[in-house]
Formats: sequence, structure tokens, C-alpha cells
Amino acid sequence: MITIYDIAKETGFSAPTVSKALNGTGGLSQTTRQKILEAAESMGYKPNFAARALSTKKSYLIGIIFEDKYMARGFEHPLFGGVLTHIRNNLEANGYDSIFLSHTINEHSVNSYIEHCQLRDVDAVVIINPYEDYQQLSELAATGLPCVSCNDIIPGIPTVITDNVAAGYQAGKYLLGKGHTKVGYISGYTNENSKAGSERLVGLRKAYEEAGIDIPDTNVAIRSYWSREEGYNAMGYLLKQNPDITAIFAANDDIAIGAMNYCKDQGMKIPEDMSVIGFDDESFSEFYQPQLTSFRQNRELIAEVSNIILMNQIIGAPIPEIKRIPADFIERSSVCGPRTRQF
Amino acid sequence: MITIYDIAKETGFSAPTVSKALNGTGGLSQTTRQKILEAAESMGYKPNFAARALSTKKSYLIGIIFEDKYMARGFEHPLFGGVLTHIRNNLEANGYDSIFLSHTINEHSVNSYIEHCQLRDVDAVVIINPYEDYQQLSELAATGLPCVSCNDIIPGIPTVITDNVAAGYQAGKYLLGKGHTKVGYISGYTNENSKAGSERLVGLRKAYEEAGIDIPDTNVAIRSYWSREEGYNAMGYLLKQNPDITAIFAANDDIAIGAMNYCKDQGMKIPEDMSVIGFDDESFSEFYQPQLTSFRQNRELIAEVSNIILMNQIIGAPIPEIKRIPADFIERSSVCGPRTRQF
DNA sequence: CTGAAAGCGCTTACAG
DNA sequence: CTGAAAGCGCTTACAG
Repeated sequence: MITIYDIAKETGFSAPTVSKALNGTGGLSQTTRQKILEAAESMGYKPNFAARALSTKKSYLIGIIFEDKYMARGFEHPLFGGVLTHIRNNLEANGYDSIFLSHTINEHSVNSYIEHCQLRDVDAVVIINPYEDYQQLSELAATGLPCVSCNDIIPGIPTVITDNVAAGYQAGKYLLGKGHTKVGYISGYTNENSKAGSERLVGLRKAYEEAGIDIPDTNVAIRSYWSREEGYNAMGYLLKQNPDITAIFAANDDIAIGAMNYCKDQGMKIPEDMSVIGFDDESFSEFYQPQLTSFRQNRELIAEVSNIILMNQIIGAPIPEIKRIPADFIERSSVCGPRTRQF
Repeated sequence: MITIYDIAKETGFSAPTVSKALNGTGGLSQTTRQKILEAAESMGYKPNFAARALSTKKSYLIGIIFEDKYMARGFEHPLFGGVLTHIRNNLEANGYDSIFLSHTINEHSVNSYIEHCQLRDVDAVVIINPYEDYQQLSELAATGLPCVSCNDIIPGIPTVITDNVAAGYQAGKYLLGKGHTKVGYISGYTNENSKAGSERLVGLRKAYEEAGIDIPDTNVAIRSYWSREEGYNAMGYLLKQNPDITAIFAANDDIAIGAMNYCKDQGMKIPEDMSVIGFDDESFSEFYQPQLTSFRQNRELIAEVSNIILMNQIIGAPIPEIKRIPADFIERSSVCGPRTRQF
């Protein structure tokens, strides 16, 4: 490993001068800068980030919060996996490295994201899929550390998130256009911080209200998980409540598939007896029978905007509280006009 | 931020003594250790990793090589995404943090994995999905830096990889059991370092040779990409060469789907007219019609074994050159006995 | 325009 | 059993 002192010795200048030349700081003469740069180049000098971080308090490390212990999908999650891919690329383009942050690690007795941030001296953090300790995340941001959230809405932290209300509205308009007046909605867990499930419903209802149609709460099922099983059960529940429902908007594709499976098990045909719209455009959705109509969240744009917000925070520029990104409607074959069913 | 000196002042001991107490090194008396530990605890002390790394040369950082710029799937890749999930968890359990390494970054003029490793002083590297610069990776390992590869075979680096020959053999036995004597094979790009495509063929041929059947090269298509398009085209090519082929072993599910789509477009029925086995058990494979029989690579075990090998390297224990992990055969509905086709 | 001094937070010999 | 000294590689005021 060759250091700044090796270059100093080689060129006859002092270490601080070498440092300035390397960083382009301080008023050095063209020639000395030139000489030092050339020496550094030919000697194969590479800065030591740990040393630099120690004296500058800038690590060029961005903490990424992406928990997979508490969900089944890991990096293969349809939204988060893609967001991470692009977040990482954006960060690298800005000269930052990505490091995973953890809520708990035994070995170093890391008991919080905050501690982990301290240990590693990260310059900022990107929250993609956190352990649900929002209080702690708010505290982290209150620390002054730049943060951005790519999905969850957390007090004190700017969020970039899909325009769920608009998507729900679009789903509603589409279903109305096909002639559905009795529509059901199924979602997984939703709360103040993670509100995709409720926002999509707001949009759906808005479209129906505009048409003078009220979607009663008995047509809505908010479940604990975003799984096929829950979709299956919720569909059964809704159909028991309102046998005349002819279409379902499911808050994700897994729920949609569960719901369709239930209908099939009851001898119903999709979409003739039940039209269904999902969300997330999973890779399997184009192969389900019938091919599932869904929404595709724009991971690339979510990542890009998140990155911009983060970089702006780092340099102290003003930042928005929340940015909404439109989702793309993917029309396939799981929706048609309603027909009268016989039970 | 509170430092070792703050604790020293607080407890009346010196900084080195505090350091020893914190690290459990040096022969300190029980009482002083106790006092220092308590003070550290109550003062909320957290070590600064950059400082520690600077003096110990140990960063507790593991470089992860996972390129996504050169492939479409990113973290959603059916094998690599899962491997990364588990690798990260294993590493954390051992007290290491994961940081992504890059082949090229402009900002800090990182021009190689080696440079990036230097900059960040990583303790080891896990190669999941590298940019194809195997020569450089070998050089990196020759540096003495502990490395492990989770798929590619790279000179000088221990590899953990699916037992592709065994899987191919199993596919062959299965197809033979169903009565298929004319079988075709389609794979994407394969080479000395990334040889899944050729190994699976070796296993397939072995099974058939045992049955006294030779699989001629005209029944084999090795293409440039592992995509649906290539699978589609390769199927057409094989059928033109040998119209009597009744079964296909595809080296991944995308290729399998492309092949099946071609057959369908020709009016053939799957599996009656063409039986197909894929590889990777993608999430969409259970929904394709017919449901695709495939192999599932054991990402969890691959990650676990890789981790053990890496940790052993770090402590200087002997390591294997290569470890083979069995894949699980997932039987679905894309294979049946052959029937005579009419063209 | 350039350099001597001190410091970032920690650890490692070496004394005593 | 404990501490003074020096060092890890870099940068930041401060002089001149």
C-alpha cells in the first residue's frame, strides 16, 4: 500500500501539499500539482477511505435499510428489489458506496439503526424496507443525518412513493368503464407509515364516488398479510358478504391470485364471473390464467428521485416532504364486462 | 460522539487500558475491566470503525460483487438474489457488514475490483455475479485477500456451486423413465468459468449413455443468452435438425418457456408432443401452462457454505477448492411419455 | 505557493 | 496489572 508520504518523498513536497494536490484544494502551482498527480498515478496511489473518513468525518458510505428477515421475498421483492438495484447505481454514480444497515447484530452489539450508522459513520441513509421501528427512524433523521424513504411515510423523512391514489382511481375508472358497479377491494396490512393499502382504496372510492356509487365497507377486506392465502380467504369473505360483487381490485398480485384461485375453486370463471386487477406486475402475472391486469411501480424513477433528494440533503439544498411517482397500468386479460352469475 | 478518551477521563484510567477492557485483550484486573465496561455502557460508547480499521487493518467489511448493469434481472435474479439474501445474513451473524464492490466508478476513479477493495480495506470478498473479468478476480485472490465464489469457477478462488452434473443426470434419468429416447438440450452462454450450461449437459449425456443412447451434437443448442428469445429460436433450430425429438432439457426456465412457446406456435401440445424440463424454478414457472418441471438451486445452502469457507479463510483454516450443492428436482406437469407426432 | 504541527479515534508494542 | 509513546493515513487550520 502506498501512501501520501511515499508520494511526498518521491516528489520532494510535503504530505499536506500532496493532499491538497490530490484533492484539488489549496492554492498550489500548476506545476507542483501536475508533478504530484503524475507521481500518484505512476505509483498507483489509492487513498485510504478509513483514514480520510477519520479526519474529515465524511465516509462516502450510504447506509441502506433493507430488511429481509421479516419478509419472505428478500431481494426478489417486486418493488424493493428493483428499487435497490437502481438506488445502488445512482449512489455509485455520485461516488458513494452502499452498505447494508441492520436493526440488530449480535457480534458488535448493534441494537439499532442509529448505532449502526454511528459505527460506520455513514453520510446518509436510504430506507427501502425497514424493520417497523418508525419511531427510531424519525430519531435517526432528527440527528441531522440525511435520510430518504423509498416507500414508507415516516415523520421527518422525505418520502418517494407511488401515487397510489391515482393508481386506485385509474383502476376504478377502468372497472367502471367495463360496466362494474359492484366492486370489492382487498389489501394486506396497512398503517400510518405504510399506507399503500389504504391509499389505493381511496383512489378507487374516488372514481366510484364520481360515478355516484358508494363502495360500502362490507366490500372491503383489509388483511394482515399481502399473501395468496389472505387473498383467497378474503375473497371468500367478500363473496359471502356481497354475492353480487363482479370485480375485485387487489392491492398486490399475490392477493389477486389468491382471490382468483378462490373464485375458480367455487366454479367461477375469470374474468367472466369475476374481473380482477392486481398490483406490482410480478413476473408470474403474465402467465397466470387469465393473464393478470396489474400496475407496475416505477422503481427506476423512485430510485432516481430518492437519490436526488438525498444528494440535495447532503449539500443542504431544500427538499420536498413527499414525492409521488405514477405507476403504469398493465392491461391484460383478467377484466371484462360483468355478467349475471347463478349460484 | 463519545470516545475512548472520554471513558478514560471518566474512569481515571488511560486510553490504552480502556481499549484493552473494551476488547477483552491485555491482562486487566476484573474490577477495572468492570468499571470501564460499565462506564462505556452508561455513556453510550460506540467504537469508531474507521479509526479501528486504520490501526488494525481490519475493517469488518466484506466486499460483495454483484453486478446488475450487465444483466436484466438485478437483485431479482432467481439464483443470485436469493444467494445474496442469505450471504448477507450469514455475514452479519459473524459481525461483518456487506458493501457492494464495483468494477468501475467514475467519481473516485475506481477502475477495478482490486482498487475498490483497497479503498475500502475490505477483509474479504464474496463473488456472486461478477463482471466477466475473471483474470482480475484471480489477481485479487492472489493478493491474499480471502475470496469465495458463489457460482463461477475462477482459478485460485474456492467455489460453491450447484451440482449441475448430478442435476443433469437426474433430468436424464427422469426423461428416460418416461420413455424419451430422443432428447434435446438448450443452454445459454457457457465458458470455462461459468460452466453451468455445459455441466448440465454432461450429466444429461451420462444418464443417456448408461442407457446406451448417444445424444448427438445436432440435438444440442448452446446459445449466447439465457433468454426466452434464444429458447424460442433454439427450439426451432433443433426441430429442424431432428424432427423426432420428443423432450427438451432447458438450462433455465426462461429458455424452457421460449422453447415451449415455439412448440405451441407450431401447433404442438406440451407435454404431449414435447416434454420440457427447465432449471431455476422461477416464480412464474408454476403458472405457465403446463406448469413447468424444473430444478431449484439451494441458495440458502450455497450461501451458508460460502460463508463458512470465507470465515475459514479469514482465520487461515484449510479450504476446499470446490463444493457442490445438490439442486432439488421440482416435478410438475411439463413432462409425460412421448407420442408419435404428425407433421 | 508550501510546510510544520496537531488531530481524527483507536491499538500495539514496550516499560515498569 | 497499568500507562506513555508512537503510529495507522489523511486533512485542516495556521504560518510564513
